[in-house]
Amino acid sequence: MLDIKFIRENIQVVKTGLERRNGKFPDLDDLLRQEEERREGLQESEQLKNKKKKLSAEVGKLKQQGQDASKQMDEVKNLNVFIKELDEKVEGLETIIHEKLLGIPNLPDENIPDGVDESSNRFIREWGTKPDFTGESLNHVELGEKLGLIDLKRAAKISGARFAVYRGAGAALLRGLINFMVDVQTQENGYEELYPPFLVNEESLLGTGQLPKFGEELFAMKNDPLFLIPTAEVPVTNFHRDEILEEESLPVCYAAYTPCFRREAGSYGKDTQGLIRQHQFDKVELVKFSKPEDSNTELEKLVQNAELILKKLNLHYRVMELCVGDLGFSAAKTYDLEVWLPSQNTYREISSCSNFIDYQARRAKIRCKKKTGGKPEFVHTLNGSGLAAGRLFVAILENYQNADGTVTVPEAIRPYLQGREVLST
RNA sequence: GGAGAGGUGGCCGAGCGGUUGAAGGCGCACGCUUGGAAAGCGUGUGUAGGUUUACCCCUACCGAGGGUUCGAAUCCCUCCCUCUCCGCCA
Repeated sequence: MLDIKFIRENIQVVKTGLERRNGKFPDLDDLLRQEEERREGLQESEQLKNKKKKLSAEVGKLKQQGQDASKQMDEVKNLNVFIKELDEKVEGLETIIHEKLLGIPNLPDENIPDGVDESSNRFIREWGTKPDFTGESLNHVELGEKLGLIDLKRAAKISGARFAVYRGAGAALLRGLINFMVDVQTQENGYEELYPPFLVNEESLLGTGQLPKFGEELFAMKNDPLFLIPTAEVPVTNFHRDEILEEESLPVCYAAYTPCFRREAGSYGKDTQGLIRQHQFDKVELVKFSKPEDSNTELEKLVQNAELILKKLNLHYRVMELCVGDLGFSAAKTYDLEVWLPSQNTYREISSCSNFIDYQARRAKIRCKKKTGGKPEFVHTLNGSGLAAGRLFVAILENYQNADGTVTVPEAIRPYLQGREVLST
């Protein structure tokens, strides 16, 4: 959420920033008019409250002395009518203003490219090379089903479209990948592991920005006000909601494995085949809380932390900087990691690493106390996938397939599969 | 799910309906003291909003939301959370 004070004082900056994004947002001039009205009402009400307080104290004194205080009492009663009226007006305006603020996305970082979709994303770097398949190569569904690693048909029977059953060595590989990723991030990159709840309340989803605007993407519980998490970002960022952190403790870095649940409401017909787009998938998420002045450096580190997984698995990938049109609602700047998928002859997103600056922190009230004193200020929050396990599974099958239809297990994963080197029938 | 107890500042812990934003303690910061440290002494130390160049000042906040009252941390109602016991359960 943007700071209303900031909007007031930098209206042109905000307007310019929002114009870069496509979409409809609340009218800012209206918003500022309402804010002005709110402050006027507030001041008036506070003045009356001050008067009331003084009168009530007088009543107390007079009564102690056994004197008549009915005049003061009547006066306060009278004041209360006006105060109530003003407070109701102010409260109403506050609600409207708050709701509007929740509907305004973050301002994009000044330096990210303009553009309406991914075609304007900026190439940053790439690593590794595309595998060279002389013969015909198979896609991950063909490989996975042939080798008995996944069962999509039975998953559809159990749950419906966009679900998968991993079985046998496939299940072990998925589990191994998750453990591998958590181990690398905790042991080599210094993250603390968190294992959070997979169901969260509404406040948490408001804090990270999924609600109120994107409720249709969430699976909701029928009998309880809870939602399945669409990403570990939600429980992990909200871990410190309503808290004031010590400046010396920053950056605070967490890695969390969770399954993620998404309704994929806006993606009918997209990626319907295979494991690419599922209602349930597994992901190791990296979350950072940083000092404001360090967040851009921390974003670069975060991307590298995620890249390390792909390097260790020797998978070809590229790093893209998202243009404004491709940028998420709460993010100011985002890098995507895209892994090479031979079957689609293209790169597919396997990680998205974002700096939200103070946008989520303001919503979720996550601050830090400055060592030099002064008011606590909002921290910057960042997160990124490190990585999405399902898509990583896909990338391994397709990039590590052999001419005979078997799949070589990447060396880094072998310890997690009892030393197994090849997946075959 | 049933019964009971409780939720007060970074932490512990007082608090009769009337200058209580809140005693006391711990912690922390600064100063004095010391060769240095500890101890001791002194001072300071919540958050948000409004106003202000700044200081000041004002308003709100004692789990959340309502109510009673001239006046509520203190009384009443609803909800949330924690703990104990019982039930159920992996």
